[in-house]
Amino acid sequence: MQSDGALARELRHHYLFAALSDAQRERLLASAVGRAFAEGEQLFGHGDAAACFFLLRRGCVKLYRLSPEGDEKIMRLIRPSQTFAESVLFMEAPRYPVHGEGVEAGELIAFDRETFLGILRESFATCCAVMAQMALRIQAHWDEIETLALQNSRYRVVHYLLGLLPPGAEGRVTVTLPARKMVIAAHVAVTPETLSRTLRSLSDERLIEVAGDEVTILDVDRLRRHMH
Amino acid sequence: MQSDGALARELRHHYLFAALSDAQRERLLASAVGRAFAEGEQLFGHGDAAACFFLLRRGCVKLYRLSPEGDEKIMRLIRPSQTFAESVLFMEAPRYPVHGEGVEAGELIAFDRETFLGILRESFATCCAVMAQMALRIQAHWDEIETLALQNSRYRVVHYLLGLLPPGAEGRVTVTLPARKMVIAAHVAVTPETLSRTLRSLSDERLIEVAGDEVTILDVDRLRRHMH
DNA sequence: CGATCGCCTTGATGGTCATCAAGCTTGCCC
DNA sequence: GGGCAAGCTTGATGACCATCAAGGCGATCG
Repeated sequence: MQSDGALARELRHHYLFAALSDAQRERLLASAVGRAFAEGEQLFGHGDAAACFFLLRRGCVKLYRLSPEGDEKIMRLIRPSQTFAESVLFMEAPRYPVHGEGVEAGELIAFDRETFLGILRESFATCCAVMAQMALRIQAHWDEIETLALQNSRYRVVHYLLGLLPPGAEGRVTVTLPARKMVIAAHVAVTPETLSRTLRSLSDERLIEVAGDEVTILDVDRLRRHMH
Repeated sequence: MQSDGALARELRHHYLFAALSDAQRERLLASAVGRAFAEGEQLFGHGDAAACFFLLRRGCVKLYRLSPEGDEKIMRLIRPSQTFAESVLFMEAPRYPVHGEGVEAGELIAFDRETFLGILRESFATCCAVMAQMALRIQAHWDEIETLALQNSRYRVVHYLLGLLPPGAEGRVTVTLPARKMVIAAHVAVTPETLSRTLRSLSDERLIEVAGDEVTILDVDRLRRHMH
């Protein structure tokens, strides 16, 4: 990848790469590939051999799985400056465990797995960053498994809305849905119809107001309590 | 913890500790605590401050969460020689993300978090083992999330049964359920009634035979294909 | 041996949410 | 502007599974 000053600076402030020396960052960038992608463009398929992990710079990517019937469940929606597919770093036979596809055109960096593993060997601090990252991911998974197993669709939608809030938000707050409603629905594991109905019933109860992809939470605390 | 030759040998063959030097293993064991527990005994609660991670030597432990209504979802069933709660190693403010409770009386080792982190710093190979372990766990989570989101209860039960098989099993195989059926039900996120009915209907279709906690899969391939 | 207690099974009922099928709104292009 | 397509909404219906309730079965204990 061409040396790009802006990118190098970006990496220096990314928690995953912050602990690297300039030489290591150089080495990593030399083995990395930049790539633009379009909306709807497939980045990799579930089961494809994996030689890279990624950093999203612009746009939006969905990681998802398909049921045999073709139903889609979005596992993660990636936003700029997030990394994804790190776990292929540590697989014996690295294969992507999900499909990856652009939801909104953008640009990403593909880092070479082997190169990064070599760097990890030299940087315990970066090892720690990776492990901390994976630990966070595991936490998030448990939350999601709990939500899917124990809660109904209304709860999942409310939970999702609350998850969009900036930390510490209170009172009346407006959030923007990060993607089309169909995409959100596939993320919270309901049909678009059910999502629509749930938002309507929350509106009817004067808990939220919906205008396109802008959702206003009228009272954060009240919504938190209203989960059941 | 008292030096215990058998335990030291056990650790040497455990993938997570295999790469340690004798001195490191000594150090780790010196900071570890053995603990026996009874069926139904609480080991730690969701949200408790966490200073240890664990290796199960005998018995069975469930990691679970509770909904506000008291419904239980078992996230993992731990069996001897498995480690658990490793992810607390890397949290800033370490707290157990689930409840832990004995399902079958047994014995475990609690390793000191700080000591192990110190050892990780010295052993890149062990870092790799930990990261590989976490990557596997993440994989398993994806599978579970997919199953919960996209599949019905029948599929989940079949999937669970197939997961009990030794790798490469074919034709007619008998497996033993690793816990009471109520526990299995909480694991696959159905009620005991539904589990019972599902097993019955699988029996009626001559896909399996059930006798107490022994389940005979009459034809592994046929069961795989019959998921829908 | 009969009584009791858990666990599991079986049956009847209802709620939740997916599905199917129209309409509606919005943006886009000729 | 008219026409179309895509996404969203709304309504009617039904499948799936939880719930409630009762009965069976095995283990333990006096």
